[in-house]
Amino acid sequence: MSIVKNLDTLVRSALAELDILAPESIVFEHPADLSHGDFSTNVAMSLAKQVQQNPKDLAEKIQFAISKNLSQEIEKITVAGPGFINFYLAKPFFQKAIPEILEKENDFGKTNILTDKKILVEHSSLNLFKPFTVGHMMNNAIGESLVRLMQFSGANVATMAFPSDISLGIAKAIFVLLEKYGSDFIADDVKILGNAYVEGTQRYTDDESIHIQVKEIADNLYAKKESPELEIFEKCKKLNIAYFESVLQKLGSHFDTYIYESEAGNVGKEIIQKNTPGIFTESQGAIVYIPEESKKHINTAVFINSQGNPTYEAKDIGLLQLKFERIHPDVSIFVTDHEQIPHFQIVLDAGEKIQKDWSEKSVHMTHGRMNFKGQKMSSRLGGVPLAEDMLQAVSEEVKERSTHNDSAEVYESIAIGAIKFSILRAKPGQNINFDPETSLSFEGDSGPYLQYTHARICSLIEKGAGLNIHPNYHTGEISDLEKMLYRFPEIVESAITGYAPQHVVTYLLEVARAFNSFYGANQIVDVSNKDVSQHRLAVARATQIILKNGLYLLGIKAPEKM
RNA sequence: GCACCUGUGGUGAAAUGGAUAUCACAACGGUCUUCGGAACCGUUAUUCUAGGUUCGAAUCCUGGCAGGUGCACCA
Repeated sequence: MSIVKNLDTLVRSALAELDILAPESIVFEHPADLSHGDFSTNVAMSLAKQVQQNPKDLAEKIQFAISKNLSQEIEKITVAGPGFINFYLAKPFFQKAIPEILEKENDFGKTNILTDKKILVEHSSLNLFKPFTVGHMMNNAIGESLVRLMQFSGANVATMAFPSDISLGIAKAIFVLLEKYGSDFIADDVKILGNAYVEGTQRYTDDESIHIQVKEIADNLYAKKESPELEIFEKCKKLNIAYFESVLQKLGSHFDTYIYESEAGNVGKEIIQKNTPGIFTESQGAIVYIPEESKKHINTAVFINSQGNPTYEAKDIGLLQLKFERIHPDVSIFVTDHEQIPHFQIVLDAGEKIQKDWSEKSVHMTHGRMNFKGQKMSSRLGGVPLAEDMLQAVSEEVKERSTHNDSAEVYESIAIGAIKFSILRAKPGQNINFDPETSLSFEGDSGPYLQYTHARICSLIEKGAGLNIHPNYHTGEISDLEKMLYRFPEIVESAITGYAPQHVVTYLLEVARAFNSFYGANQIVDVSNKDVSQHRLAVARATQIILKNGLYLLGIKAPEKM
């Protein structure tokens, strides 16, 4: 039986003994400070009014009633503050905890709260022809962490990206490429595509005479009609996907499937036409969705424009159809920047009328923007920096900082760790102020701090092994560090149910700090005291496992040396 | 104008309605003959504002102030 259930039973029987009707659920939580015990409950305070007693007196009565049938896992119970009942766990409880961590190793922290559920996570959706920027990195960091959290939930997880491969903007770029290179264009450099996009946008604004040609290109691309532009388009798409995948591999992501906007657009267009009139309405040559009057916060939007092409809204309707038809998710999570909240309110409101469960099964996660503050890196990176440029700049900082020579790969994993950490430490949806000289530090609250602690433990274990001292848990005083370690699975669970990677970040920092204090206060590997060394190495090893698993959930590598 | 989101030390952030609001950076002061100093220990300093709900509010409700974002053929 889990410890919380155990406590719950104890409190319920105490309440029964006092003739008090127990509430449906009794809340147990960890006090902020370990000196207040390992668990506490507010049950006395919440019942005080109902039974017309002073909360503190009531707490004491409950405490007295519980004390009669304590299990050996509980050392003592106290009443504190305005009426909290605090539980202090005993050695037998903790003595089970560390060996369990050591045994489960990479599986420690996995739960079964979502077993048998199918969960789809869509993230990192980029626009072909536009480069992979730091904005995409934010999206990716959050998305990838959600993927991994969901994998720890026991769910069957599918990953998907929705690349934007078709739009008027892309037609403009193709126009430029076609004009410059003709149909024997060889796509071998993504920068050429990015430049063509920028140039095309400019040309289109400056020169109205090309509008007709661009529209024709767009029509042919939408219709997938054999043509020189389609040929170029396919080449570019292939190149971009390869580039996209190489960047994502570096960041630790993989996608099971892609659904392209061109595909979703056609599907969406059909659905909308089928429901017009009805859910959708014709207006000024376009097809629009007008929400009910009571839904003031939802705007009217065009789904099919007057040229007959599906807009972003229609594409997302098509995407919903394809997602649910192909993958059958119980929960469909998608990650975008927060500016798109109103857009998805419209899409889901309309979508709900097409198929009811689309809306109720969808979860929209958002991220903010990355603002740059520091002088040094801002000037080096310019406006909206490319992910690769930022990665390179941060890797250089890491290298400068390093006291010994590591491989470029290690530098990069530290740089990625630092960047991902600063994204995931905050609640998703907020803008992030990114000052490479402070927020992206390598000290204190940082990815490298966690990685460093992990590497330090690895080298301790190695040192022990050299002296033939191996982790082996003995009984001993229970350190504050140990009192934190067993909580990892609860943290993972709260991160899963709350879609909250930041809970993992906060917890890992606490663990790393607790370990480093432990390290500072104790000689861990000590040849003159083998038993104690074995015991401390066991605790260290358990800490290392938790750091590693936790960093995995954040999509951050845990190097053994750095 | 309408709608949505956000206001936490000097700075950047955390906190299922709970105890003395947590952490880091910066500043100041220490540890150190390093089991890896990207470390450890300490000091200073915080919930925009006015009400309300509650045993109990950074959190929930109402008003105000400040900032951000979105509002029909871009994605």
